[in-house]
Amino acid sequence: MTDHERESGFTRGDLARTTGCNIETIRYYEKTGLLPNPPRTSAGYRIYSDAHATRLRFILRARELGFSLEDIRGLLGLEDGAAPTCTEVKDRTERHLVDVRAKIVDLKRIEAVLTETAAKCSGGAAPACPILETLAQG
Amino acid sequence: MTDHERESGFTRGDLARTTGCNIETIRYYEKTGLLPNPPRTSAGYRIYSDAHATRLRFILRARELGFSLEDIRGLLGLEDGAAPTCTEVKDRTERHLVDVRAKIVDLKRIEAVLTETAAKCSGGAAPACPILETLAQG
DNA sequence: TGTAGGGTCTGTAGCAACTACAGGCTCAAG
DNA sequence: CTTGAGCCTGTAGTTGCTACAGACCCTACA
Repeated sequence: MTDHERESGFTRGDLARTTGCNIETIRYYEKTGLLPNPPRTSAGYRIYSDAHATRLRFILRARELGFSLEDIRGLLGLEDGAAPTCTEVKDRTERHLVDVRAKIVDLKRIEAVLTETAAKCSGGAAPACPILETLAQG
Repeated sequence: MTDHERESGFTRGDLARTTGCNIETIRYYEKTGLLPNPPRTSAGYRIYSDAHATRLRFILRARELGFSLEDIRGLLGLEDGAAPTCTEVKDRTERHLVDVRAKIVDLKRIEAVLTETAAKCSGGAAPACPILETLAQG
C-alpha cells in the first residue's frame, strides 16, 4: 500500500486494534452486510475510515447489550433501506428488554434449583449422589 | 416391526412424545454418544426401553438447568468410563453455578442500561434518536 | 538488491446444539 | 393392494463467530 493510497485511512488490523474487535469478525460483518464494503488499495487491501470505525463501535456496543445481529441490522436501517424511526428503535429495544428480563427470570430459577441441589450433597464418595438423583427425577 | 420385536419397547416417535424431546434430537444425542445405541428391529427401527427414557429425561432435565452437553457427558460418567464420584458431581454443579450467577449479573447490567436508555426515548419520529446516540457513544 | 518478517487476501471448515429437509423403506389399516 | 403415517439415512442450515491454509504484498534491514 502506497502512502498515497492509505492516507487518511487504516487497515483491517488497525481497525481491529482500535475497536478491540477480532480481525476476522470485521470481515464477517462485512460479508453479512453490517459493515459496508470499504474501498481497496490497488493491491486489494481494505481501507477504512473513521465512519467505519464509528459504525463498528456501534455494532459492538449493541452486541454487548445482547442485541442479535438481526436486531442490529434493523437498528442500522439495513432492512428496508431507510433509517428506522425513533419509535421503531424504541420498540425493538423494548422487545429485547422483554427477552433479557425473561432470561434473567430463567437463570434465577436455575440458580435456585442448583443451589438447593448442591446443598444436599455433602461431597465425599458416597454411593448415591443427591444431585444426580434430583436430576433423574426432574 | 412385528409384535414380537417391539414387545416391551417403543419407537423413537414414542420416546419423543413421552419425553417431550424433539425426535431428531434423540438421534443427535445418540450420534454424540449421550444416548446408547439402541437395539434394532430386523427392519432397522430403533427399539427403546424404559432405561433409555430415564436417561433421556436426565439429559433434558440437566439441559433445562443450563448444563452443556459436555457437562452432561461428565455427569453421566461418559468421559472416563466410570461413574463420577459425588465430589466430582458437586464440583461440576458448583462450577456451573458460578457461570449461571455471572450470566445473571451480566444480564442485569444489560437490563439496567436498556431500561435507562429506552426511558430517554419519547418515541415519535424525532430526527435524533437517544437510543441510537447512546449506542453510538458506548 | 535480496530476503526475512509481518500483514493482508481469499475460501473454507469448525464450534454448540440442534433442526429440517430429501429420498427411500416399512408398517398398519382399510 | 394401496394409502398414509412413521421410520431410516445422510446432509445442510441455523447464529456468531473463529481459525486455518496457501497465496500475495509491503516494509525494513543487511
